[in-house]
Formats: sequence, structure tokens, C-alpha cells
Amino acid sequence: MEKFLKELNEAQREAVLFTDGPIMVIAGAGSGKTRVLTYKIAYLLKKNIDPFNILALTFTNKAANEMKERIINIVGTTDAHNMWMGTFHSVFAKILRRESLKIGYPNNFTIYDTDDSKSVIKSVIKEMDLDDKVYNPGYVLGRISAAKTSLISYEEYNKSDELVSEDRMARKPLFGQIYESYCKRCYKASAMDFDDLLFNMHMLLRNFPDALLRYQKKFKYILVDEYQDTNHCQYIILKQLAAMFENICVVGDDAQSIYSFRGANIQNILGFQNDYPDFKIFRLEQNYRSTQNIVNAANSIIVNNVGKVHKIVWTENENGEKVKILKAHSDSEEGSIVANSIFENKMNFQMQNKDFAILYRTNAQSRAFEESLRKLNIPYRIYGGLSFYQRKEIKDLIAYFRLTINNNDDEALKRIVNYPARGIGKTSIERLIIVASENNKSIWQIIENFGDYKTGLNTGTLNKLSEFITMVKSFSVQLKNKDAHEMACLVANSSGIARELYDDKTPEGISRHQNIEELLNGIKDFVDRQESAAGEENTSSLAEFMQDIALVTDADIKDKDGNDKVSIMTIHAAKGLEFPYVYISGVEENLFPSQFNINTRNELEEERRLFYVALTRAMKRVFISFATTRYRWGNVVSCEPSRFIEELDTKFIEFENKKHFKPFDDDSRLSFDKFEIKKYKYTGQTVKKNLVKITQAINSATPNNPDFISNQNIQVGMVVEHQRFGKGKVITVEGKQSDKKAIVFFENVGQKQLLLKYAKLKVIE
DNA sequence: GTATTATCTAAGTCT
DNA sequence: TAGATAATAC
Repeated sequence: MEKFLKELNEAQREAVLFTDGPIMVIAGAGSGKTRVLTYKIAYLLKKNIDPFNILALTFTNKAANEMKERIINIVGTTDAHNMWMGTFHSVFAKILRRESLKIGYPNNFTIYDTDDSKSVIKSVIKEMDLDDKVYNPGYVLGRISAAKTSLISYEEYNKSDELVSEDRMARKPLFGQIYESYCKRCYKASAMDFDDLLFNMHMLLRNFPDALLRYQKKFKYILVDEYQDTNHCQYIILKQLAAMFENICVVGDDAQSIYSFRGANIQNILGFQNDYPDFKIFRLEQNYRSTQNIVNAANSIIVNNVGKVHKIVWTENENGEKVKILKAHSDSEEGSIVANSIFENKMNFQMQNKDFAILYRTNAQSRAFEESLRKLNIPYRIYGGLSFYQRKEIKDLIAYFRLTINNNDDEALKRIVNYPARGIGKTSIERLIIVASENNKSIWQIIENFGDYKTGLNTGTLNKLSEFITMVKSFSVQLKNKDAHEMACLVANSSGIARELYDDKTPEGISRHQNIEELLNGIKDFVDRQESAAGEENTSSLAEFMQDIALVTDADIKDKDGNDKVSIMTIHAAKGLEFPYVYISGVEENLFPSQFNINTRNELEEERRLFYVALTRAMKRVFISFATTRYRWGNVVSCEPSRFIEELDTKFIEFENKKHFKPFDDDSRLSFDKFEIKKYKYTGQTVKKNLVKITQAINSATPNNPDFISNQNIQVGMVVEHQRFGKGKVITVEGKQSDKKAIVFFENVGQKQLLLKYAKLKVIE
């Protein structure tokens, strides 16, 4: 027997050794699920299965890469690089680029992110002259996503009496038309949204038997992690791919299903059992991660759920400490209690920062923890929230890349056609959009051949547009012979973005410029990596770099400056991870469980599973915190501890000794909170804004500014002349220094309020 | 067309 | 509270 197999327990080993035929592994939290998958693949390779025949679908690309590395270590062959491993989305994107022509897309198609999709929906709604309150773009996108996930095309949608009447009942009768326009517009822009990657993959396999056959033959062994979070579309694709060999292994835990809002369907577990009646099932129930107290506390939560597969998670680990409940009087106090607790545990037990994680239900809760950790000089890393690729300056530069690669990418074009400013305004762009949609063309195609269309734009604007297009075309031409880094630098410089940000000396401007540099460095890394990987083909082009940039998530990005940091993230983002110390924060009614998910049993059960996931991330200790008041929507709200705290079996929990809490009376607490807010205000963006204002004021107040001098002398009763408004009489003057305002009554245009700093007034009398 | 300021409105988990 | 949109002046 292979040496590495001895590291597995009985159940794990059986699951690893059973390689042929359909199997399902029901793996409790911390039961070594990743280890089983890793060793199973390693075992397949040891049995001389060709890595090209293995497809492994994981929940994040990072997980895939880590698993790959481990397998390479075990098997000792770099051949393993040839396995297909990654998320559903990234693997399918890769396949779709190869097969794109079949489904009528160019291989350089863009992947639209949620912002792009919403923007398309907004413009569709606007053009159809509909109310965006009735047709809320977020709602519309959600319903489109649900349709695609259920494999309902817009044609089928509009043919379905049931769906159409459903929309009519919901007073959104035109939803089907929006769906249709949205799809057509994405297609015209050579763009796919996240759901299209799945939807089109299914279409490819359904409509092209040769493609289906090729991939069925290729993927002789299919392994799926986190199976409980697959949606209907993913389920069908798996069924298609596995139909020939039926060597499919799915691993999951129904108790950890937390993505139903995204279409994940626990029923897929039952579907699997029906599709492959002779399937083998393996249960991994021994937990190696957590202490008994943690496992027991988690079990005491999950028994409250009715719908679940029978399974008992147990552990031989030590008892450990009880789960401790921490009470705070405000969200900011919660932050400092948690930060202090981390500090104490670090000191008392010689732990490192990276041994701690703070988890919460919503990203908005991160602020208090950031503040408190910063005060104690504890380094941290926030996962999720505003990720690197969502920052404005990054999106701007990326939009140039996108347009260079795919000229029809309308969303990218709209974003940058006038950034940096080149005198192409909103009205011109709106007109172009209308002409484009009338002619069923992309915006680029209209500009490229504007002689053929009546745009009604003046020659000046058309020239500016042509210039823009010529510039981007010159980029496109060089795509093939330059590597990604050379291209990126060229674009950053020629587009004027680098200059624009370099000239901006405000603190924000400087940090934006740094971010651009970071992106360019990242691209350099990419080029180096690709070249050292000794590819036969040119794999270091910009197009290559951009391929699945939209699919990169925060969790995939490695932290450069050291890894010893406290992790702060949502519970969703913590899925699949483990930490010695876990703080679950904001465990209050209406926050966790979320106010949106308490109306049906199913919703509440998903929240409960989420809580279960949070608890089972911990190895040594869990702290649960709640606050009795919290800032939400800008004002203080009082909060109740969550029902989940009550559901925990009291045998496994303890409450923080009341003595440890400083006895705030209401008044002092109020001032404490106020102090906190004030402090935040002047450390955050406000200070930057003020800086900008101050510099402006200084600039306009320099003595060699003649306007300033003359305007300072303006007084009530004077007759002045204005460039555009003509002659007028000053009625009032108020404000001080640079903020002086005057109300002037003009002969021709009537009364106007003017800010003297800007208005160029000539004194006549 | 551009830049700044005022007003409104939404507010959640993620590929 | 913040981000997006509308309004205003240049």
C-alpha cells in the first residue's frame, strides 16, 4: 500500500481507494474532506491515470492551486500540472474560449461582472422608458440569474405562460423583454456574465455532440468539492460530462450549504442518488479539527434544523475550553473587546496573529474591528468587501485592457471613452448608445463606421471619437507581439491614465497611483511566472492575463507583506478555512439571523447552517460576541442577542464575567460613542476632502490671482458685469474670505447667487 | 462639456 | 452612512 494512504482513517481510505464508479462522500465539518480529495487524486496519478483525464472542481481557485501543489508533493511529478482544476466558472470559461465559435462567440469574449451586468440592465430599463423602482436592477439581475441557472433561455421564458403571468401578477409584465434585451446586448458586446459561463457550457454540451463526446472522453475522472453548493445548471453539466464513464466523486456536507441565495440546491444530493442508483456512499464523521466543546456546541445548533442527512460528527480531540459569550454595549465596544481578547490570548498562549479570525454576517461590520485592531497595532487582513479589482482606478485601467482585447465591450468603452477627459460628454455617449441599439451593433462598430449612421453628432465630437478609437486600435495591433507587462505599461501611459493619477497629488490620488503600480507589478509577476513555466505557446500576453480576471476573488490573491495577520471576513468567505481562534461577531437578532432571512423555515435553516459553519471553523476556541446597540443606517439601533445563542446547549458555553465590563451608565456611554464617531470622521475620508478644500482655498487666495483681489472688494450696491449674465447690481454679500457669496440682480437674467471665488466679475461703478 | 455641490436612496451573503 | 444621481455655475 502506498505510504501516504496510512495517514488516513478507515472511512477516508475507503473513499480514496474506491476510484471507479459514482461515489458520494458526506463529509462532516473538519473531517478531512480536502485531504480525501487530495489523496484520491494522488492515488489516481499513482495508478498511472493520465492527469489530462482528471477534472477537479473546487470552490475557489486558491483551493485548487493549493491542492495541486500538495498533490505534486505527494506524487513527485510536475505532470500533475496538466490536471484541470479550478472553480466551475474558471474551468468552463477556459473550455468556452476554446469552443467559442461553436456557440457564436469570439474567443476573446469579455466576462461581465455584477457591476457591468447591472449597468446593462439599467440602460435597457432606461431605453424602454420603465420605472427603475418597479424594475429594480438588482431584482431584475437576480431573476435573470435564477432563470439562467434553471436553464431557461429568454426565448423559453417568454414562451412560458406560467412565468409571464407570474411577472404580470408581480406587476412587472415587461420582465421577459428586459431579459431578452439584456441577453442580446451582452451577446452584441461579445460578453458573458457569470451565469452565462454555466449556461453556455450546458448549451455547448447539449447542442454539439462532438464537443460533448470530446469532453466526456477527456474527463474520465471527475471530482467535485462542496457539492452541496452546486446549482441546477452545474448539476446538469456534471451529469452530461460524467455520462460516459460515471467516474464521478462528489464531496459535500448538507449541513454546510450556505449558498441557496445563489441558486445552490441541496436537492442535487438526492438527484445524484437517483441518477446513479448503484452509487457508493461514504460518511466521514470524525472531526479532527475542533475540540469536543466546539463540536458539541455546533451539533447542538444543527439539530434544530429539520431538513438534513443523517450524520453524527464526533471527535477524539481534547475537551477544550467552553465557547465564551461576550457582551458589548455598542458595536465599537464589541470591536475593542474582541481586539483586546485577541491581544490577551496572543500574549498568554504565544499565538500568532494568523491564528485568529474575526467572522461576521455582513461586510459592513468590519469597521469596528479594523479600528480596534489598528489601535492595538495588530496587523489584519480583510477578505472580501472592496477587493483590489473593484477599485475605481483599477477598473478604469482594466477597462482599457478589455476594450483593447474586445473592441465590442460596450461597458468598458462607456467607462473610459471620456476618461481621462477628452471632451466626449454624456449626451454624445447616450446618442451613440441609442444608435447602437437601433442598429443592433456595438458602440465601437458605430464609431468605426459613423459615416453609415445618422448620429447627429458634430464633426468635432466625431473627430475626438475617431482619435480615441485609433488609439485603442493601435493597442489592439500590438497585443500579439508584446507581453502583458509591456502592453499594460503602454496602455497606462498612452491612455493618459498614468499621467492623470500622477498629477493628482491629493492623498487619494497618490494611493490610486500606487494601486496602478501594484497592478502593473502584478502583471509583471504574471509574465515572469508564465515564461518560467516554459510554455510552448505564447501564454504571457495581456489577453491571457485578462482571461479570467473577472473570476479572481479576494481569497485568491496572496498577501505580499507578510502573512502573520488576523483574518477578518464574512462567514461565507470563511467556508473551507480553519483557525485556532475564531470570533463570531454581531450574533444578534436581525443581523444574524439576517432580517431578510427569518420569514420562512428554509431561510432560517440556512442562517443556522451559516452559524454552524462559523462555529466549525475553529480549532481551539470560539468566542461569540453581540452588542446591545449598534449603528445601522446611520443611527443607533438597540439589539437583542440572537436566538442562536439560546439554541446553544448551556453545557458547552460560558458567559463572560460581568465584572470585566466597564459599568457604563447611559450618559457616559453616549459620549464614548460620540467620541468614537468624531475620531473616525477625522481619520477617514473627511480629512482628505478637507485637505483638498484647503489646498484649493490656498491656491485661489494667492495674491497674484487678480479675480480674488477684485472680488474681495465687491460690496452691496455695486454694479458689476458678468461674462455671460451681463450687467447687474449686487444685492447682498455674505460669507468670509474664499467662501464669499453674493446675490446679484442682473438686468437680463434676473437674480443669481454667485460664489465670488469662481465668478469673474468686473466692477463697473 | 466639466467640475463641484446638493439631494436622494438604499442598506446582504458571492462567482 | 455612502454612493449615485441631479442640479448648478463656469
